[in-house]
Amino acid sequence: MATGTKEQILDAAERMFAENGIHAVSLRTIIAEADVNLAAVHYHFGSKDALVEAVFERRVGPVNEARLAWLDRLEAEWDGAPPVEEVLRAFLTPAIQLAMDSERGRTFMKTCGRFYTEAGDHLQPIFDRLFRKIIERYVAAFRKACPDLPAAELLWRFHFTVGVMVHTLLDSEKLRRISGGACDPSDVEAVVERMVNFAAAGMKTSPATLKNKEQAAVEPEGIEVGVSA
Amino acid sequence: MATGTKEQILDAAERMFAENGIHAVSLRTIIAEADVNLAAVHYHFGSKDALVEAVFERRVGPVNEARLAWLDRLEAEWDGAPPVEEVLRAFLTPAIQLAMDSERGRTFMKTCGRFYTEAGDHLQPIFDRLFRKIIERYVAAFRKACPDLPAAELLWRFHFTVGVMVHTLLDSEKLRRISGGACDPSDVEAVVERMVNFAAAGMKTSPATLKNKEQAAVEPEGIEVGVSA
DNA sequence: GTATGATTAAAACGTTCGTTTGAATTATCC
DNA sequence: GGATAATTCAAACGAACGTTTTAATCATAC
Repeated sequence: MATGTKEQILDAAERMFAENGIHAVSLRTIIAEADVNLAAVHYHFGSKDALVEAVFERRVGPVNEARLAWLDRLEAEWDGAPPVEEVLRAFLTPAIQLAMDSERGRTFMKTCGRFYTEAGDHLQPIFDRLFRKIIERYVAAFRKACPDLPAAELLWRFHFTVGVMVHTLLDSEKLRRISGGACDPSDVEAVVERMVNFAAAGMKTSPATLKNKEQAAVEPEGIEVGVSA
Repeated sequence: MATGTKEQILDAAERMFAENGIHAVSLRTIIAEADVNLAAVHYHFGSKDALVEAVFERRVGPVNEARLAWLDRLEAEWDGAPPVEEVLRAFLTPAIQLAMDSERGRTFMKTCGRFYTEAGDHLQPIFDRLFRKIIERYVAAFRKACPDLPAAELLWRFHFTVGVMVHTLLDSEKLRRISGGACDPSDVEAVVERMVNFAAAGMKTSPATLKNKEQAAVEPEGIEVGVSA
């Protein structure tokens, strides 16, 4: 893979971020892994922060486009209201599938999990920009698939589903170790089906009857799905 | 809380770790927040790594003891085989409850999520030591609660449940923002019930029949994630 | 009061960080 | 083939890092 310097840096950074986290990896570690000069990072990207953004956007863009295209196809096929399992599959598969095709993809999905958990400071606006549309479209799709669910409950369950996904992307090697190899995170198709199965059941179950909390007072319409602050 | 220097350092570190991640926070930031001398950290803890461990263990210990005690009570009450909802509640509540009682607890749960996701390098053995028993006991309990589930499937679902928990602990403020305030992560009792509800449904659903994929309604088209421009 | 141990204070240690510089090298075009 | 831009290189920058050192302070015993 004798690509250009820029791609070598992106690849190396992606790999190191996945293994050690973003803040823990120095530019010198990256350029040593990429076998390029230190100044090349600033020449091609401008700063470390800009490199982090570039690593993120290079792969998240296509994944989210695939998610949207898949949802388009689903809504065309199901008259605008595909069942929750299909919506879940459309949401989860592009991310997990990226992890299947190549070692490089698998690496990035861990990096993506890092972004998701470490994106406290300056990555937040970038994150919002990249995911705003995804959230809008998929929340709407889930709402149609689960019309009886209070809006807040639906958002919570979507949030839980994201948790299932992120944790699976980030930490499934731990599961392999705990299970003594019985759970194989690399069989991505099976993993997706397990996740769809699990999350769909959680999505479809009737809301918990909270004893004396009047939580059901949330009307299904009052939720604004504005992402940016 | 005009406690001793040691606790001041632990408190400040916990707070900063939660906000910015572990690797991103320097000792000088911590001691400035704690209003103590820099050398006090090494005097009381020995190193930054040791401080990180101390922050972690101070609160994880009691949480996991509460989990085990709760499970003991459950098994005594249900003749050794409590239903899955009860097991989930026992597993989730001590962690989430810590987040309810105080701002300090809420802060730590974010820190705990940081540990869980950033614990790649040297925290791994500590993590294993602290959670080994929890995993053993709870996997056994889930197994009794879901006797028809294949062992690997059960582990996957436990893994998913942990993902729901970790993501909720780490990132629920994002949900509050997205929902425009309709989802309130500080109402911990309601959050736990939602999580129990969601995860129990996922735990109890029948395993997915991994059918041949040509039955799938929509064929996924390959996602282009090429690296070369 | 003084001696002794525990704790805090201030300063500096060497290292590594992200970044910048300016020359050397390579590619591109007329 | 020489001019010009693009890229790479080695070296250094100041700042911040974790850590160590040495002295000053505090508490508590005799």
